[in-house]
Amino acid sequence: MSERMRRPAPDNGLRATGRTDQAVGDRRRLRGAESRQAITRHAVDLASLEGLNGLSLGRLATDLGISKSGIQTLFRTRENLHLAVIETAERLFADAVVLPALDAAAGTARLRALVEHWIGYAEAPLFPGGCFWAANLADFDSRPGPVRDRLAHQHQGWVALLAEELRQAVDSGEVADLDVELAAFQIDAVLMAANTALRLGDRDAAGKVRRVVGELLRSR
Amino acid sequence: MSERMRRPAPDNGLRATGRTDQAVGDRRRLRGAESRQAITRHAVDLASLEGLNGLSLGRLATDLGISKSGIQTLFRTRENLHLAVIETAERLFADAVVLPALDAAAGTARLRALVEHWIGYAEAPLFPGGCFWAANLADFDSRPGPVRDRLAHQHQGWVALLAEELRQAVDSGEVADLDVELAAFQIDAVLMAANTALRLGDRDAAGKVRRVVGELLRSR
DNA sequence: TAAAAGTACGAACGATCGTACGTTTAACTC
DNA sequence: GAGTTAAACGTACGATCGTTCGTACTTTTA
Repeated sequence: MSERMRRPAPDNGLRATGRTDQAVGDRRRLRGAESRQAITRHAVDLASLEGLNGLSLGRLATDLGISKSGIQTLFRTRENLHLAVIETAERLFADAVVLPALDAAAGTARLRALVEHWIGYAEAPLFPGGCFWAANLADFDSRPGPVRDRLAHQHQGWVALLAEELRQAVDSGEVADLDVELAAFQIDAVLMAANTALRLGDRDAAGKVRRVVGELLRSR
Repeated sequence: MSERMRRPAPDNGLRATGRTDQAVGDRRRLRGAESRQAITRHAVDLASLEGLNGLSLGRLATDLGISKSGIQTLFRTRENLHLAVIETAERLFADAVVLPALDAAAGTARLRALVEHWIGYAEAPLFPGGCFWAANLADFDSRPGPVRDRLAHQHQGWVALLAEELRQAVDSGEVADLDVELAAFQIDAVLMAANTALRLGDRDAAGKVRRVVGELLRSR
């Protein structure tokens, strides 16, 4: 598909780690992997706007100028597509928010970097509908299944990362002792709320995030 | 419709203010108003689970044992149904969370009461899918239109209420001076995050809320 | 009493949904 | 070179979607 696609894959940067997945020697599978990536990359945008549930094979096919059954060949079922889209979103999120923050020293510096990159990610927006996770966690949190599990797993990992940096900050004495789990929960909550506020036109959402985080990291 | 409905309206308490709307003398319109209420009451449950977008006239009709076109008669369009469902959700939320908290004295007492009733509302759950607003604000925050406007308006009112009680608490010296707008934003953020956490099985979500609010209201 | 208004229904519409199936073409394996 | 595998397509399916329309019935209005 990828070579024939009338709209041959946007290539909007961020290709990042450049995963080629299995069977790198086989040019058929490689072509398939590229097609999958092009499809999921666009699907992430749609899903941040309309949610994973708002995705439809027909819409995706029309947007990309390919056939609906071509998508079906690559993902078999709708749920498989959802899981692949989540995987791509995880990679984009890691590349845009997590990886760049690893340059900063562990502790408060990295935590502030994470928050700043998150703000950029939610404001830019890399995803036109705002935070992919905020849009879809709320959709799927009441629908048991592998999609919810994957979303929950990513979210849990993100909060754990925040907690880890907080723990580092406490251990090194950068901030006074605090409940790192609770503080991580708070920061994540404020980020999610800021994403919503941004969608609704609040121009000061980023400022609110910075004030809350600043307050939490204040050595007291 | 209401008199003929095979499943004649669940009547699960909370009828509350018992609105009869317009033309109380006209028994035709009264019948319509009752049918509208029965329909929106059930739709609120569905929408807290699947989102307003997950609502379908066919599903609603089947669940309630009425005809699809009967619903169409009463709401004309799907968007009108959405707006009516939001109105019902507002009433249910007010009756379950806001009104009972008005018994408490303005300030920290009322704020704690609001939070406790909110926890009960999210845990019970009055709405099987959890917080109606959390589920739908995330869905519609990127889709301009009257539905988003109504959801945003309700949310704004809720945060303003929190801020009002905080202001009262500050003015009366119950708590040290703080940024009431920011604190209200924070509390709302934590409540929304707790709702998600509850859906994902976190047994300590309520505890986290209480600890954060307790910290904020700590006179320092 | 006749006309008008409102509720509720059944039937049908065009559209779109996810999926299944068979075919064609390219690439790899034996 | 023969056979297999994978991508991509076109077609078709059953289901459901929101909406339109005509009709029956009840209640209010004139």
